Amino acid sequence: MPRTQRKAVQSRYHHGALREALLGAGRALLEEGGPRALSLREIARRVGVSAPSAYHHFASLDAIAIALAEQGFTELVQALDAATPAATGLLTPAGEAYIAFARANPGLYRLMFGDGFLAASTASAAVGALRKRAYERVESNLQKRLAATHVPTAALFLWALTHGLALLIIDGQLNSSRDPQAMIRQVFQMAGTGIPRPA
Amino acid sequence: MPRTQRKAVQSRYHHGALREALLGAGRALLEEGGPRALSLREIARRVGVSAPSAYHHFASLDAIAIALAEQGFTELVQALDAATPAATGLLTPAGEAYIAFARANPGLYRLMFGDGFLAASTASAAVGALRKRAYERVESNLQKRLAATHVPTAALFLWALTHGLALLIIDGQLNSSRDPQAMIRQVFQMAGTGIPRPA
DNA sequence: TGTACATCAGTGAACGCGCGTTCACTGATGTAC
DNA sequence: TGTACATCAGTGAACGCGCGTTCACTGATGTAC
Repeated sequence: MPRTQRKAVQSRYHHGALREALLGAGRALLEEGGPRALSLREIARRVGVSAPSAYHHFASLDAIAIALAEQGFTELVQALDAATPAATGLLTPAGEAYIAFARANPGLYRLMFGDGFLAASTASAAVGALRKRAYERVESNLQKRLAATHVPTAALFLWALTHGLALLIIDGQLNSSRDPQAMIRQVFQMAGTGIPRPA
Repeated sequence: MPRTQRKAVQSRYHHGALREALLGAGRALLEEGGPRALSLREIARRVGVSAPSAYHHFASLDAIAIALAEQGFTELVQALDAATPAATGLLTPAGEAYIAFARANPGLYRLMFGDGFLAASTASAAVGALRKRAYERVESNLQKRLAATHVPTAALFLWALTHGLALLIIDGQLNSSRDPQAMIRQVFQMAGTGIPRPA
């Protein structure tokens, strides 16, 4: 038992999974204070490690932001894939999954779209590729259902609607007296029918 | 002439319109580097004035951000009013005016919606009221055309679509090979018709 | 018309702070023999 | 199985920086008499 104990203490010097721990702390920071609050020193502090140790895993704070954005897009794509109903071809589930992701990770979602760290959304080819992949999920879904000429407009239309709705909700700008889940569903329904014509 | 000259030099000590000058520099900064680049010292530097002088006009940097957001919402509401065609009842012109504003002032637009300076979008009652006014422009326009039950959903639908589209464009995430103006118009048209049904 | 004075809008110097990053180091790990 | 050593992942101290803000001040303005 003293042996095990000593081993546990020793193993604290070499963290073992510092990279993951740093990213985890970064995400927590992101959710608590938004992209602006992301700080290398604070991340290290939270993990209980000296600041320079981060440089064994990331070249800079920007690199951390980029890694976080990558993580975010990867998870978003997964969530979209999981929600996409090959059978029905309905779009609403994917839209709701998208918004659920944004609501669960508002700070990360903002980072992914360039809030604060422009570098994270712009400079990284990996992030660009992942964002493209997310977008293609939407397009390929539409391709099954629509004439080819309509696809590009419909994809942009859907993406803008979903992105905007996600941000408005994250920002707390939804009329809070109403059930958000119901509002979201109604909005997506209206995407299918269009704004009702005046009789 | 020497008299005038002296006077001109003297008048440089008392700036005369420092508040406006500071806001102007703030906006320039916003457009160059985004909300993150907003800095009291840099603003003062650009105006050619010492940093503490700003405190005769604003209580803090946050107060400057708030004032800028207020300015932005005021201008946005004006742009919407100007574009709203009482006659036709068409929605597209207002949507296009909204997006034109965001494209012309991307940094300011981001600030208005909480990017970077949460205080500017959240803490100020004036900003909240202005944002509400902008939203009511949309709603009142719809009220003329729609059954009352549809208005709240349609308003949120339109706002989310427009907000999302504006941000995607600002972020440069539009497929750049296409004419943006045409894309915008098509997307707004689809808001009226809905996504085409599969034959 | 001229002068005294309160008021206001600027100034320079200084504060403490937290940041990202670099440096020379040391402790732990794993591999070759 | 034990030892030498290269490699890797951590450390503390220090760097320079720019920031927001406070302070005691001074120069300019406008008003009362």
